[in-house]
Amino acid sequence: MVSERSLDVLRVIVQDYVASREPVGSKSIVERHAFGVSAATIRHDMALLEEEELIAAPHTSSGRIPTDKGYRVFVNQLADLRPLSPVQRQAIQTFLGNATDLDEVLLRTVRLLSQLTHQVALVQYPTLGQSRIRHVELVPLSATRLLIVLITDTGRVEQRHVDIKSQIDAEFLSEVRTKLNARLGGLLLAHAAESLDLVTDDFHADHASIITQIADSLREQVAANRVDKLVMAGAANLATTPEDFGGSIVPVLEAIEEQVMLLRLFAEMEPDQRGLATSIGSENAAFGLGETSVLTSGYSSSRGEFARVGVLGPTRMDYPNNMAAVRAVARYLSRLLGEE
Amino acid sequence: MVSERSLDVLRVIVQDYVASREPVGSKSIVERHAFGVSAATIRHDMALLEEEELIAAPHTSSGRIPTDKGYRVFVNQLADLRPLSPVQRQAIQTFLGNATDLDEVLLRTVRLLSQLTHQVALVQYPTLGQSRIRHVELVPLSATRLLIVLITDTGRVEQRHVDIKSQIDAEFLSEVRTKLNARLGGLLLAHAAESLDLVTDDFHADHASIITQIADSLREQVAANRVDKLVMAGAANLATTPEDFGGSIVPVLEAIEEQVMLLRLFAEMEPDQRGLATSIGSENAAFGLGETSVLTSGYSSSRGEFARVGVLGPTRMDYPNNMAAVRAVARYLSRLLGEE
DNA sequence: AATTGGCAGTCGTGATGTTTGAGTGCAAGT
DNA sequence: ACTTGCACTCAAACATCACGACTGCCAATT
Repeated sequence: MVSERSLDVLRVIVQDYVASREPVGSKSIVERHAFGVSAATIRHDMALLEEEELIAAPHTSSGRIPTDKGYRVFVNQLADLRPLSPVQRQAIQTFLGNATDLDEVLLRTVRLLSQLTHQVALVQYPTLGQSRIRHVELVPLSATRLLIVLITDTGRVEQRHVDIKSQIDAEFLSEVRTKLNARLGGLLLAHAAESLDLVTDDFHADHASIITQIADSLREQVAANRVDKLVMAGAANLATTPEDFGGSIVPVLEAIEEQVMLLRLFAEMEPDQRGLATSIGSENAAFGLGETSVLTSGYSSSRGEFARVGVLGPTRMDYPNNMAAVRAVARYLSRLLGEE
Repeated sequence: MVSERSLDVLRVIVQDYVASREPVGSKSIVERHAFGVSAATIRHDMALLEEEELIAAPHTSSGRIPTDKGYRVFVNQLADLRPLSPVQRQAIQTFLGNATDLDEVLLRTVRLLSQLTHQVALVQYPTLGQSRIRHVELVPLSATRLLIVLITDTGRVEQRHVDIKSQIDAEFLSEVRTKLNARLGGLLLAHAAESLDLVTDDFHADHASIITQIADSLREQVAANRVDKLVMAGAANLATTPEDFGGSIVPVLEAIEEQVMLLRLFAEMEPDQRGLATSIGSENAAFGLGETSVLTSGYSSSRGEFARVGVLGPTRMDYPNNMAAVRAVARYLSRLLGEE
């Protein structure tokens, strides 16, 4: 069991190490913080913390640095997040105001968050579960090539090309468009698949092949809406401290670019009582992100669409500040999208 | 004036330096290449090259490395690009086949190109100059918020939110949609602005404010289509050789993320007789990319849409290989988009 | 029982000096 | 025009050493 003071010692070790990137020794602790005890006592507490594997010494006779487990305890202990400075709040307001569409809102969000935290910022596009189909548009691109555009009432636009085996007749296409919209308009995406089955019946059997091709493509688009998408900004921040990533940021950059890994990680992260989910260092090892931490918070729009926004950076990061920033941005984002 | 052999010496210096990342000396040149002369003779030629500022010595008594000017001469001299290996050609085919829409084609293109070259790959979305308006869709997002979607017959989809000052009536909206499409359908983007002026006349003066808001937004969307967009892949490749960027890849990552700089650079690059445009090292200094080189080639779709595809990497890169890859990918891309 | 001061011991860091070898430039020889 | 021989330079690699920041432990103190 670790004493109360030992946890305080852990806290200052994390703080000082994050600030200085140098192993912190007992002497510098008593110098910089008013513990009211001598260095030897701190050393005793440090021995306890080392026993618990919350801190470790890079080599004999050096200061200590927090282990991943130590960071975890530190983060969990972190009860009250200091709110953002007025300047920062102001920045959120001015930065995210008057954006022209969802794409732009999310783009500005990540840029802002990466500036606030000096880390890589990530935001996930909201899922479309509760959206309804607003309009389906068919655009012939060539004699045998068709563009299918799906517009939802939440303002999402999905598009897809499809190669049609036979020639496409403009008039016929117009008929298909009309009937498709009659069938699908107003439907929840979740229910669209069933109605698509009926569409084939509306047409003469001659055209069955074309219709099923179009219907299949639409089915895929509806399904693809569940596949999430990420926007990202601030990759340059990784390169400012490559030492924090075991010397090479290559795997991290690769993981970010791949996106699939990150989406899986997002899906697995469980928010705590503050609505923030944290994943620290080796907890991400399965994703090739062994020396990085990820902080996320959920946000939601008025439709109950739900998605995540967060930051990714070295395990050695300023957790209190970054957690506060992620939470503030997530809240503002919810409000902004909720209004619409 | 530099002799014929001197240029050969320059060529092997570039080759060996790119391969080994070490200054190359006269001795290693005669060892590795069959020049049929002694090291001292090579030294003499190297002295000439140094006079011309094509190569430089990092310090007294060390081998030489090419200057930016040296790379430039090397690249210009490079007459015939060795075609890609069959394996690489095959990779292009299988990688770019059956993509579902423009977004995906371009995404796959950059991924492929970054794999072929081990550099950052970039591709610019085609401009829409010759496209015609296919359909305009208006989607109410809330009582006062509207989504405007613009679809062109080349398959591009542009969207934008707009806040309407007054309440929006569904029926009225439907009327606007119909009239807008009647006015704009089939029009070249370039001519859309004029016709938009006439749209206001179609409606009762009561609605003038709403109509002008919608018209203004559409005008912006048409104009925004000229603003280009970039897709990128392979940023991790930068991090594999940070030494090549004066120690820090931060400015490069920032420039890539910013995109505006790159688009300006793209715009200024002049293709040579091979259809390839090259910008080497200090030639990019104005863009904050002093130690990087950019290779691009134009590509075009059937509509005469034109854009660029290319790679960006350290000045010390494998020019012959990368130039061949960029050219091959650009050609394939033109063919792929031309077919559609 | 908790805390403290003292002290020996460990080990990374940085300063200093030395050697080694790759590479140059030049001048005289072929 | 090219080559050989030679003196010279300089970065990199290595070894040595003194320094100082720590720790761990123990006996003394409160």
